[in-house]
Parts: sequence; structure tokens; C-alpha cells
Amino acid sequence: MQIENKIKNTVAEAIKELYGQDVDSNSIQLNLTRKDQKGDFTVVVFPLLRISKKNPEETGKDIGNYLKEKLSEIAEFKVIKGFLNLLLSHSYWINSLNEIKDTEEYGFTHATDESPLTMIEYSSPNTNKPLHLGHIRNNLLGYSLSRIVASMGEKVVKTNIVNDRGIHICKSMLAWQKWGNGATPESTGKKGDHLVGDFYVKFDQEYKKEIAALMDKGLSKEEAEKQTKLMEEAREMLRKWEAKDPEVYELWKMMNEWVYKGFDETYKALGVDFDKIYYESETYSVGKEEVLRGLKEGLFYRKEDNSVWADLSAEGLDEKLLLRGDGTSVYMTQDIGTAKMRFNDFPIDKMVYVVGNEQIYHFKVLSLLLDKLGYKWGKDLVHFSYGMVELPEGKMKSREGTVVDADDLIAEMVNTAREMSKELGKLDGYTEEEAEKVYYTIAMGALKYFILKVDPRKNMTFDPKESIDFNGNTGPFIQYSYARIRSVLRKASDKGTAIPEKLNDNAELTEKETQLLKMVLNFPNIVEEAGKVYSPAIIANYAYDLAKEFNQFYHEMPIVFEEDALKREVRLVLSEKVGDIIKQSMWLLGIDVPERM
RNA sequence: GGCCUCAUAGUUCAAGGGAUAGAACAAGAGUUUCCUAAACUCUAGAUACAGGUUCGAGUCCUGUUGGGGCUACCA
Repeated sequence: MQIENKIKNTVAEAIKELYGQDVDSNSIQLNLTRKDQKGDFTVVVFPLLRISKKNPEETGKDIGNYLKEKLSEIAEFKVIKGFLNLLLSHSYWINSLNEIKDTEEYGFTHATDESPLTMIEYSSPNTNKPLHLGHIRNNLLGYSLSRIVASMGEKVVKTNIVNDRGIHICKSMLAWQKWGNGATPESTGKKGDHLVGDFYVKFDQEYKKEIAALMDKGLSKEEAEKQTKLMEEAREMLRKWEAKDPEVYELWKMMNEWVYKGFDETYKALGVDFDKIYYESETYSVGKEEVLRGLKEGLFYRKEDNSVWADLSAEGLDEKLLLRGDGTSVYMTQDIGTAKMRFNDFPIDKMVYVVGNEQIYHFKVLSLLLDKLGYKWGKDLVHFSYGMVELPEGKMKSREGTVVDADDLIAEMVNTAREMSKELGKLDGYTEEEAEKVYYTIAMGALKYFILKVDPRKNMTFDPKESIDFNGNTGPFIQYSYARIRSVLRKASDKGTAIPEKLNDNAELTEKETQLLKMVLNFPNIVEEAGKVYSPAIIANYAYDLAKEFNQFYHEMPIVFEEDALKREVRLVLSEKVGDIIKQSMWLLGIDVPERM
């Protein structure tokens, strides 16, 4: 909003003029005026007292007078305590509305060839089990971030690194071999990722049984864990896989295919996608080479058991394993390889990893290692670390069967949305197919908004029973507000009430209308802020506030039925723009809005 | 043990060092001859504790208490 800079500059000018001191206009504190006070913008004068050597009231008045004289947009000002509240003129607001009225995607900036490229990694599933609630948060955050960053005018590449190899995959494979009896997704009618996940669980059950048996024979828990045959077999399988043993390799390929098909369905339901997918089975060897190069260059060292380590004690961290004694790679090795491949593939300016906060340490280490290996971008990688999703009774544990499965949750949400819609009878006249689409839109709106409205850095609680509401501070509330606006506009057009090319300057705005318009005009700032601190929650909360404000406005005054043409036109244009901004905000969150609901 | 993080109404979440700490759900009371009541209006209810910095602290600093996480040859 340009007016803000104008005010700041003029305040700085006023200080120079009145008190003879230079101040940086950026240091001027200018806020939107609190709702309960009269005014549009507020200059905080407290910090200026040191310069003015006067009390807050007088200082505020001095500056207020100066501003009013210099800026025609300012209609009135009032000083309350240390706050200088500025009230802008009706014509200023009408002009602003006229200016943005026909701006497509107001507040968005589009990338050009020169724009920096940001790569965002998110999702990063393991192929041994289906996606759960934690992944949902990750996917929604990653996808929303990609849209927010793109709307700030950066080029964005969405990427996914699939953990398709390692001991955990071998556990599923081994269990399938031993107890699967050739089960396939087709033969069982199960989604592939769920089928494979079941065998992972099966492995764990059998493993525990074996440990218990060994402990009965008098072994300690630690000894028993080390001596299980099952784990030994799994390790053997991993060695065979790395040696590309044909039988193991074929099994691995087949089971992974099942999983990918399942994941694709879930991704599609979540409405997320990727521009480029990497597989650890393809990147880990690159990582190994890099580690060996580092070893040769003396950056790392080898222990007597042949394992390779990095010493990060100079950086205040520990020693870190990079390659096991048997030459197989670990998580870190793979991430090094993946990073190298990505930077070879794309001219990346900024790399963002959307990964849970439990891995803060891992990414600190990765950053240091990449830097040591000579990648100039290593230091600057961004770990977008988000909090865990917890259940009312605590953390989700897959082994205790308390995970909330992504597919189940989505299906449940759609069911609830359907029931509720039918009860309200809002979609009468829609075909079954059209109605289903709306149910889905509402269900996903509820789920996505619920997750995204929370500050990503914080842990959040999810209660599957009460879980998600469709009333109050929810996605459907915002969607409903949008549908309502569309309905109003349809009514207007049915009545033949045209929306004018340009609003008349003489139109006056009520306080509510000004408030709404102010929020609309603030949208670009919100997008920028959200992009700067990587927080979809800022967009979500803004969208809610805007929708709430609109609903109040809607109840307070007629729009289509307003008799006074000037007033009616303002309200129609304003409503339409609010609708646009709601739609854009929701788009940034990856949420669709229905025309009717 | 060390390091990181969080603590706000009964519950789930807000609050870029600024004014009387906002919402929603749950509880209670209202609003449909009028543009969608998935809405709107009203009532009641909160900054874990103790210090400090500041004109001003939920926000910054120190300590205490209580959650969560990391500190793995799991990924």
C-alpha cells in the first residue's frame, strides 16, 4: 500500500522540519488503527518523544497538523495518549477501490526470467507405510508455501524425496516373503501402500515375539534385540539389495510400485503435486561418492571398523556417522547426494526443506557438511521445521495403532460434509455429481484450514472425535462467505443491476465498508509477510478475519436491495473484490471455494 | 546430563515491544415476512510462577515448574 510509505516519509519530514532531526522513515512505527478506535492508520509517537522533547499529546498534534496540511488524503487526526490516529478521506478510499477494482490477482507478483528460483522439498514419505496425519500437515504446508512463494514473484520448483530404500523397506519385504502368501493389492482389494504397511506392522509383531522368546531364555533386552534372526535377515536383505540381487531387487520394485500407486491417490485427494521427484535409491550412491571425496580431501575420517565420520566438534556439534562400516549409507549420506543432484538439475537460489522440527539437528549438520564439501549454498539452506500433530492422549505411535491414517481421515471428512449438506438442503437442484464435488470441496476446506491456521512452528492437537467443525473459525465458514458473495452478485446480475466501470468520487463509505476495504487493500502486505516468515497461518487468519468482517457487513446493510445507486454500486464492487481476495487467500492455502454451498 | 522448543478462557487457536489480550467451540440469552441462519447479536470466562530491562512486556533477558523434541551404525 503506497499510502503507508507516503505517511512515513511525511512523518520523517515533519520531524526534520519541526525538531530539526533526521530520522529514517523506515523507523517510523505505522500501524493499522485498532478496530475500536476511530481512524485508519496510527503513528506511534512514543519513540519520537526523545527527539521532540515534548509530551506525547503535543508531539502527536504537531505531527498531525503537519501531515494534514501536506497530505490531502488525510481528513482528520486525533491524538489519544501516545497514538496519533489518522483518518483518511472518503475520496481516498473510493479512489483506491477504483484502482484495484479490475486488477486481476491483486497482491500477487508474477515471476519473470530474472526471478530467483526456490526449490521446496516436502512430503518425503517412506515406502513402507501409508501416509498419516503428520504427512498431511507436511504436504499442506509444503504445497501452500510453494504457492505463497510463487505469489511473491519467485520461481518455484516443488520436489519430493522418496525414501524408497533402507532397512525399513526390507522389513516389509521380508514379512511379505514369509507370511504374505503372494498377496497383492488386486488379490486383497487393498490400496497398495496400506498392504505394504500391514506387512511392516507384521514384521514388528513377529520381531517382538522373537525378542520375548529370547528374553525368556534369560537374555537381556539389549542382547535379545541384537540376536533376533528376523533383524539379521532384514539386514542381509539390505546387503543383497545394495548388491542388486535380482530376486530382492524385483520384489522391491514390485512392492514400491504398489506403494506409489497408493500415494498418488492420496496426493490427488489432498490436491498436492510435485515438479520433480527424487528417489533415494538413485541419490544414495551419489552421496557415497561425495562422502568418499570428502574423505580423500581430509574433511572426514575413517574409524578402525571402516566407518566414515565427520568431526563437527569445532562447530559445537558432535561426531557424525556418514558411512557404516560395511559401506552402506545412512540418512545423511542420502541427503548429501540428493542435494548435489538437485543443484545439478536446477539453478537453485534457495533450497527449502519442509521437514518436522525433530530434525533440526539433522539439518544443522547437513548444512555444515554441504558447506565443508564446498557447496556455497550449503550454509543458507532453509529448514522449514514445523511442529508435530498430537492426539489428545499424546503422540501418535504407529506401533500402537494410534496413527490417524490420511485416507481414512479424508473419507470421514467427506462423509461428514455430505451428511451436513444434505441436512441443510442447500444443494437442491444440483446433480449428484455436482453435489459430490461440493462435499469434497467443503471437506477438504475444513481439513486444510484446520491444519494451516495454526502457526506451523508449533505443535498442534488434533482430536479425531470432535476433530473438525464446519462452523465458526473454519474453512467452510470462509467458503460459505464466498458462496454468499457469489450469490449476491448473481442476484444483482439477475436484477440487471450493472457494476459500474468506475465508482463515483462522491460516494461515501460507512465505517464498516471502510473497514472491509482497508482489509482488502492490506492483502498484498499479508502475502508478503506470509512469504517472508514462511507462514500459511498468516494467510489463513487473514482470510477468516476478512470473511467475518464481510458477514457483519452483509447483515448490517442491504447490497442488491439498496435503493441509493451510489451506495449500491460501492457495496457491489466491494463485495466482488472481497470475494476475489477470499478466493486468492484460499488458493494460497490450496483450498477451493464453491460458487454455492 | 547437555542443547532446542513450547506454556494465553473449560477446550482448540490469535495477538510484527504499543492502546481495554482477539476469535471459535462448549455454556447461557436472542435474531428468519428482507441479498444463503454453515450466518449475525448479546452474556460469562485466560497471559504457569518469581524477578529484571523498557515510557510501555503475553511478546525481550534470568531463574523456577511443567509438556514436547534432539543428543542413534532408524529413515
